Amino acid sequence: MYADVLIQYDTKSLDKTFTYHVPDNLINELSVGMKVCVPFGSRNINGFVINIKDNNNYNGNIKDIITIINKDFKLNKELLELGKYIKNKTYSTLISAYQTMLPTSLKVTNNKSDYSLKECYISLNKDINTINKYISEHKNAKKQIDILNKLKINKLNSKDINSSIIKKLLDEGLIKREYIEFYRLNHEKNNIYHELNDEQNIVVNSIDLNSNNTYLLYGITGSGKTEVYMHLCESVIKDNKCIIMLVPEISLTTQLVQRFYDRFGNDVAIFHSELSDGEKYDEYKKIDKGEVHIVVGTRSAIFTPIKNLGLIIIDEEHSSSYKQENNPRYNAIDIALWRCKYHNVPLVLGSATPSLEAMARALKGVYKLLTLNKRALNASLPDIKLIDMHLEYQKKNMILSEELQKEIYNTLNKHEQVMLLLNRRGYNTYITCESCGYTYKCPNCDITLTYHKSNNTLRCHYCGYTKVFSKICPNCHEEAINSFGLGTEKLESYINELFPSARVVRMDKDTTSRKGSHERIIKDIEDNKVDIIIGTQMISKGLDFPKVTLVGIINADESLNIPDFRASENTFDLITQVAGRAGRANLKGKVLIQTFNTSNKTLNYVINNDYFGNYKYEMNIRKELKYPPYYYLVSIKILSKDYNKASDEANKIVNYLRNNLNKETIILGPTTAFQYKINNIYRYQIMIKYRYDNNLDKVLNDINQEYITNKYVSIEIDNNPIRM
DNA sequence: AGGGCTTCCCGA
DNA sequence: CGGGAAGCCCTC
Repeated sequence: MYADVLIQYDTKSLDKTFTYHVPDNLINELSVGMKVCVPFGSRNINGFVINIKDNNNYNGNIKDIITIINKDFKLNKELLELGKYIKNKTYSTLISAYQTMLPTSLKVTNNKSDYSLKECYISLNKDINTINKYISEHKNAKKQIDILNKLKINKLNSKDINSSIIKKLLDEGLIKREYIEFYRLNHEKNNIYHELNDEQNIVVNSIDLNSNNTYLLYGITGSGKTEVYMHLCESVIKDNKCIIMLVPEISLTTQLVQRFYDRFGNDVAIFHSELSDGEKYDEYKKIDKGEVHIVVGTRSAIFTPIKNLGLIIIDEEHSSSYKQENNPRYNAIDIALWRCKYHNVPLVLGSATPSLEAMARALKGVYKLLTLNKRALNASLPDIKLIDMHLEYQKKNMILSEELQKEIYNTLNKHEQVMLLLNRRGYNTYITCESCGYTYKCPNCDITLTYHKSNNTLRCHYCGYTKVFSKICPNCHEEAINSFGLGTEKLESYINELFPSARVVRMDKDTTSRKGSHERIIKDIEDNKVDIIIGTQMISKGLDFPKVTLVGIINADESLNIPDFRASENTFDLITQVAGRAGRANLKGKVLIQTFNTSNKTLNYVINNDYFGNYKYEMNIRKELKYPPYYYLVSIKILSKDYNKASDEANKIVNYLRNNLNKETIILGPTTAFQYKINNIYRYQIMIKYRYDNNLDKVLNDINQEYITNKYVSIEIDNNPIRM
């Protein structure tokens, strides 16, 4: 018997299988999908068994498989298939597709197979008469007797018991030790249940759980989408089927996850990057063994091997976090569509601000559109207003407008909460010399460095390059380096000055990077220990604080001016979502948006809560400029340490594309990429826009193939990129 | 990826 | 001629 093995090296030139002989001692154990150790060249490495066959067609020296690494887990048939789909869709290697599908504990390179945690229990080792005899003969040993009596009923966790007593009883041979596996994460069920309103009921009843339909649930902020999801889960579970539900970032959706625990308790597994390897191992095991019906998690949870799938839900469908930004560059929504088709089950995409792509498909009837127009608690949507910062600058209000200051003051007086959005991090965003105009830039990445007050350094947000800050300009040697721009840290200290008695909390990557810190902040807000919440876009999603009645957007232009064709769409989403944090319960909410651009169309659609107005406006632009959803995009990046080689190859590729793709297909570039130099590697970019192109797949595969052997230049293909 | 084999270049 | 660096190719 022979096995085709896909080895661990993620290199385009090794993106194929190697045939090994299966030794007699493994014949009965080995099956497709298992992780094995094999000799390769002069060393031993790991790989996955992709195929088992009786005959071998390789006429060279065939080696034996050495051993199976983990007998308890294998890639099942569905995941093996799915890997091939990812490879084809993203032009990645097959091994990298499998690797991203698996948690660290199961990755091909990992030789450790058991992450399970065990606790020591003690139980009786002698018959009841012997025990009773001992008890009657040792009446003074009260503690021993107490333990023995308890052990008659149940085994006990040894960590709760004095170790000298355990030792004594063990020495007497009366008890024995036993190690029992336990899961790191467990959750109480609180049986909290809400009835649905009419609108929610209609939505739930419109979803055909026996179909392969894709539904787009467009529900305004606060309309109770989560409750709809939970009711759907209940119906699916009644059928003894299972659910995968994706959320954009688990730390942004702590409250949602909590609601699932409250309702479903240990029937839920969670899966996201903040879990430790051991926790992930446990959760994966629960899923793989069929011990849970629901998986709630981030992007990578779409790959969990849930049995008997009945439904996939993707919340905040428009979120860019569903697209992986490194190889393989897959989109979790594509994976969900694939898996739903595989199992013949429905997919529900939910959002308060559906992506143009999803809404366009819904309006064309490819997806089925479902709508929630009312806020669930009958709360009204907040009043939204634009504030012209030109006028404020003349009054020297550089950060907060007069009106926003006044409103913050009023809100604090009413003992309600304020949320301020500033989509930047760091103390000052950029630092410049007031004498000569010099700005610090990263020597590797050519981007402006950000000042971090906490350790007085300048840092590159791309490669992590760090440099100690100095006020003396390295260019003109004047002591004139000064801050520009505004970050969350600076806003925080400004607010502290202005409202000294207010309790302020900052929520951004820096204050929430530690495990559990996010949950603590949320708890403090819920417990009314906070008056003002300052945050980046991480405060925009999913949070539900009834006492937040004022939301301020400090600088809306920041987000509008990001050089990306989706900047307006993203701004609409972001501001609508943050605005949706205000007045979710019985208190009326108010939203103030500070901008230098009061006539901006997108902002005006935001203040009128006009999703479809913005949709039509934005769609016209996309049509005009041939962007998605009218055209598909592919980006090809050409990378080289040698600037000229990158440029030459980029031009060659463009010529090849022009000669081999449809005439209607548009090829843009080559240009230097937006970040043209990262870690001393130059990056060129080519953009392909197409509607239908039968040749595209073959052409891209050919180009991919061509650069396998080129050691000066490598390429990266991104199918449907979301950031350029 | 990484080891081994070939080739190429230069010097005491 | 020889040794070290650089290039090339193979791994079941």
